[in-house]
Amino acid sequence: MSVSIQDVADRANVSISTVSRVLNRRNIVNEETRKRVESAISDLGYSPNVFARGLMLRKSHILGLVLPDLHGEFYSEVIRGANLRARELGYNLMISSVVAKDDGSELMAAVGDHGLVDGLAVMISEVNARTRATLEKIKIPLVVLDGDVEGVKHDSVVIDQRTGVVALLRHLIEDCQARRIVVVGGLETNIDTIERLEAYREVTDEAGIEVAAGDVYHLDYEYDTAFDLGVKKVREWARRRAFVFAANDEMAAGIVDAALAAGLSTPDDLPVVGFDDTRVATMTRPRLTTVRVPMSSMGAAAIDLLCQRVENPKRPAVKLSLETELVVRESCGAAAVAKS
Amino acid sequence: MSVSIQDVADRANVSISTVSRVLNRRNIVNEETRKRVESAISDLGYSPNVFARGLMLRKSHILGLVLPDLHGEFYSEVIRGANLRARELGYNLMISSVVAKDDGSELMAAVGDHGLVDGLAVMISEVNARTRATLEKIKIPLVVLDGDVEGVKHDSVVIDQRTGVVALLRHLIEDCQARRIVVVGGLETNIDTIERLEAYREVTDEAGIEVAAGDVYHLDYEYDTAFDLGVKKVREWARRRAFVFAANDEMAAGIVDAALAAGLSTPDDLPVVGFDDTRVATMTRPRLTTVRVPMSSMGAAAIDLLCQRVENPKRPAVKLSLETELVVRESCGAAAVAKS
DNA sequence: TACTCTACTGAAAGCGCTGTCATTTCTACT
DNA sequence: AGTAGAAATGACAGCGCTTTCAGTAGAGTA
Repeated sequence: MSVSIQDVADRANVSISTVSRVLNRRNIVNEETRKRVESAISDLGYSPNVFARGLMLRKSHILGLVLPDLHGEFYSEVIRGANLRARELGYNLMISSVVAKDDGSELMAAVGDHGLVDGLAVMISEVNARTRATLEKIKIPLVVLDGDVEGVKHDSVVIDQRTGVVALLRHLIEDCQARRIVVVGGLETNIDTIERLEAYREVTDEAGIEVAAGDVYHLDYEYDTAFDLGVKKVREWARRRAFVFAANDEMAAGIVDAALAAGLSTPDDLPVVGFDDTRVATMTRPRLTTVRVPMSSMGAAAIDLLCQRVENPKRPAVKLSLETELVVRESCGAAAVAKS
Repeated sequence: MSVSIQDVADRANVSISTVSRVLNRRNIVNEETRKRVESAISDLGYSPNVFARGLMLRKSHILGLVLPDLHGEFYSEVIRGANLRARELGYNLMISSVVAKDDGSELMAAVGDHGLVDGLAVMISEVNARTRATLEKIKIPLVVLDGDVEGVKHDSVVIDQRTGVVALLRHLIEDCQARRIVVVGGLETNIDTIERLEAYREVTDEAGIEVAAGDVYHLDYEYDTAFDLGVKKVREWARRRAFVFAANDEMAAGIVDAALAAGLSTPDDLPVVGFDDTRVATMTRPRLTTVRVPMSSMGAAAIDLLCQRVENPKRPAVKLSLETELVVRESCGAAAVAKS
């Protein structure tokens, strides 16, 4: 601890101003002096105190990332992408996830308020009045992942789910002759869910596919829950020759396994497709047809936007949309040409 | 931004000292004055500047967590546990993972050096001279996860792998009549791998089980690699009536699938067991017999120890060992009484 | 009345750094 | 020689906070 700029200055026989100049590579410092200072720095193992620096510069080089949860590969990949990019750009990453009952307001306030982080990336699965109010108060650069908060200035990173969902469903209908598609979706209030259901309605309408009242289920993205639902429903679904469109790969895997447990096979008796293209999708047998979501790119993009805005606060708000891609494997019963 | 303690003081008609006293609940401040200050604070939406505070107190209430990688459920669960506990204790978590070629030294130095974090938890899969040198230089509280660095003072959180491995292998030998056990392990230099192999040798010796020269493989914990190895080897293994002991569930899943692809079935033709008890273990068919590792507890425990040491630096070094537990499912061919 | 306590509050000194402005030294030109 | 300008460096004022020390006022005591 506690080797300060003064110590360096003393050892190099210069004033602290000069040391500071060497540190910040600004103004011109005489070649020889600079060398002297630099060797004093490395001799002493000096590194500038972040607090003092932050106090002056109002910059911490820390970025915050707030996620709704940390469970599952999805978030883990977002974090991975964010971490990588942050380090490339010379920033540190502070990660928090919403805990228990809190809807994130408390957390975002805690992280965003006291000036610790230079910018905040938040992923919100559900925008309510409280979260909006909290976000409105945040005065630092803000990037919203996978959502939009009206009335609050922020950049956003969204994934173009619509295209993915449409491609997926069209594939089921056109290439696999699906005439009925059951949806095992996320929570009703979830932004993703809403968006995907819209696309679903659109495609089914367009194709003249009947959607029965009970054809849309709202679960929690967990394998187990989907498995339990599957145990009760797979026979009925199979009887009605339905396809299952699950909102993530884990739930799809749950359905596949439930079918298997019921003596049915995928895709012959019950075709199933997933979403996200996590590793789960290639670990089930048959492997899942799914939609690839660029998870780590989301994290990286969020960090990118954040840095850009930190360095140029004036820039107009940006909305970055990331492509999704249909990945055809065996679980949907199509002649699978695809590899990977 | 920028409502400072002075603004609060002005509004409450007191000096900044008094505001500070109210903030820190120390000394006695007159009841009435305190109320005035408090309402000024909330009127202004004031919250103290972390940098100024950190500069004085030498405390940031930020804890660092350095992981060797972020891929996979293992790390994601560690993070989850750490995040939860950190928030409970009022600390923020800064997470970084080693990137690309770096062995972590660079990162640990970056995080640990400049006094930003109050304490550092690191998970190192491989201790080399460079990492040791880096850790020696770190002057803040240090917790090492799943390893030990001689010569450096630190607390540690380890998992008692030995017990788990022994229980697992004994189960294979005694209850499943294994006479040959092939190991699909992690990298040779990896601490975990070494520890587990020791236990493996011990148990096989004790049971008089023959270990052929080529029976131990060193892979990278990935499903794909294990699958590829499996494709080449499963027939041979099955012919020799071998059991496969994989170092994590993902590789176990890879082997199971490779067997399936070769027309063999688990456990009948090739029993396979995993390690960690991640969700993968319950997603394969058959579900994996494995050893449960308390992943999120590791994260939580690391944070606990860190906080304790931050608050009491004198405390002698502590080594916390977390239990592992054998989880018997169907992949090993035992009469599975177990649930979940 | 004079003095001592107690209870509270304010003034001011930094914490380690950056950035402005002043100062010094040196070179170039009249 | 005298002066202007450029180049290099130093002195110093904060950034927003905590904390020590020094008041001040009122109550209690002799």
